Amino acid sequence: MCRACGGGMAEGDDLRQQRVAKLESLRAVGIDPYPRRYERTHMAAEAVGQFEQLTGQEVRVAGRIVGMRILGKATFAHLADASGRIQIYARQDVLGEDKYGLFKMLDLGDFIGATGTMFRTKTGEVTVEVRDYEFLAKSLLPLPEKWHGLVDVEKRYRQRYLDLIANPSTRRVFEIRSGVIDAMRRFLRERGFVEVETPILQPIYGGAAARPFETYHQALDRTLFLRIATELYLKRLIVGGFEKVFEIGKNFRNEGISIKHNPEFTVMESYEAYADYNDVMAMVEQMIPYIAREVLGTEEITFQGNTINLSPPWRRITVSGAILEATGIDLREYPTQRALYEKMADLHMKVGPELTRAKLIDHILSTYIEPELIHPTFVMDFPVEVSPLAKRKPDEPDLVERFEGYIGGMELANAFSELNDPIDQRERFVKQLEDRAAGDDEAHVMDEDFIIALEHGMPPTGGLGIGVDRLVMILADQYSIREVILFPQLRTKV
RNA sequence: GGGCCGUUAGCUCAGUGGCAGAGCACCUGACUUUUAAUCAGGGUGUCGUGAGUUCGAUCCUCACACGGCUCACCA
Repeated sequence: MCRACGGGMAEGDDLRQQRVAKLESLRAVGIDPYPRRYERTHMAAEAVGQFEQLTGQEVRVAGRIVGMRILGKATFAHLADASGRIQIYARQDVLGEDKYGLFKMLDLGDFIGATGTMFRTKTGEVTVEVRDYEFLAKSLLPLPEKWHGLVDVEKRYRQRYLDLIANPSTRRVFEIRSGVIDAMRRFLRERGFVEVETPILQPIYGGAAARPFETYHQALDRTLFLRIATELYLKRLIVGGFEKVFEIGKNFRNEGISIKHNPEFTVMESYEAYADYNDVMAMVEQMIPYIAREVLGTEEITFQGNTINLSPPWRRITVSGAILEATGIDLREYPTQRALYEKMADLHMKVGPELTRAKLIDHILSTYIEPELIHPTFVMDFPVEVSPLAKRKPDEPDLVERFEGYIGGMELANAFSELNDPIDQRERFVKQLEDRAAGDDEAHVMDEDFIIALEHGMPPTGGLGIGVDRLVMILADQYSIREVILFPQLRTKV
């Protein structure tokens, strides 16, 4: 039942057989259906755009046949290349009976190269009148239908190439994605950040609260983990004297798949010495509008029906302020886990009594506040228990200098003044180990090597992580993360 | 992992406890300026898979697979 691999009773077998027969008849008359190269003079869009200068001149274009209208001894076809489409016109009296006969046998999906002169048809379309043409690649399987395109979501993801052929909007999304990463890199490099690469295979995973993927190295006979974050390696580089570093790459988390989560996802993390989280906030509210301007030409975007202005300054609220505003709960009046839990139970919030106070706060945030954060907002000052890598606020040691950046109800950025006190860091890890022992299998693990790095001294540092996939969702106005990942994770078909 | 919904031709979709349907695609024929070309003909199918109920199942029941949404968790 495997189709693309060409076995037995394949889908469209009859259609495929017809095309294989055409392929064989091409070979029978000495034509190579899969030649090496083709030299073109113009892309489709160029040729159409430069028609005035090119009228009557000969051009060479190449592409996939996406439409054919055979009118007896003359045929119109549309050729698609990466730039767009161009119409070509073939006539029997120009090509001769044999070559024209083969032209009529072309199938939708075949690639050809055509040489001919530019003219305008009587309905006004710029067209190449074919003097000669070459087969460039025969296609054996039919393309999706031309009116409705390809709709079946599963097929769109599993056979993304069909989606890209049939739905121009899909290609646009991934052009935006490429532009976003390009602009982000340019922004950081212009500010003196150095791009680095750190290990994906790690003996100890860290930098986030998440379950890792586990793998095994034969020669070393040891378990390795796919990274869940780049954080701890990048901070080692700050210890080593790099003052501004960043990395763009995949993280891997062994968690459920949802509209906002893919097990592998792209993150940009940056670290800047001598900066704190206020400096990082200022950078984020410059960077995101910069990217939007570079890629979309505007700082005002539409996301799921909302018009969102990305220009600075962004709204800044504290965790406690946001909770007071959204739920009326003043955290200062409920300083203990028990008090807060009882208040939340009174308000009919669905939480269990076993959650820590920090997790209760987290629940209020994610349930009542985050979905409302449509316009760019920094939520600041988180409980220390959920932020084991962030520096405490000097006046409120139960809180840390940390912020999350939200747009469109989604967390896009997470940043803090990095904890550089190795003794405090060790205590935080120990606390995480206690949480782990108590059943929290996403708690951080101890990283002695990282603490040794900190003990050699790390300057004050502002760190940042940005979910690149989600940023692309916002800028390309896509509802699901699968729409911005070319090959999203799906269950394997047997 | 739980709940709900879905899976019918290459694609997009209708439909029924009693011979399986449409549009496009495809095949045959006509056609030398078409544009979703047109005209005349042709249905190309394991109705997701496997059991069960039934005289008879694509339809009803159960299990499974895959997908979507949603809940939980995270970025």
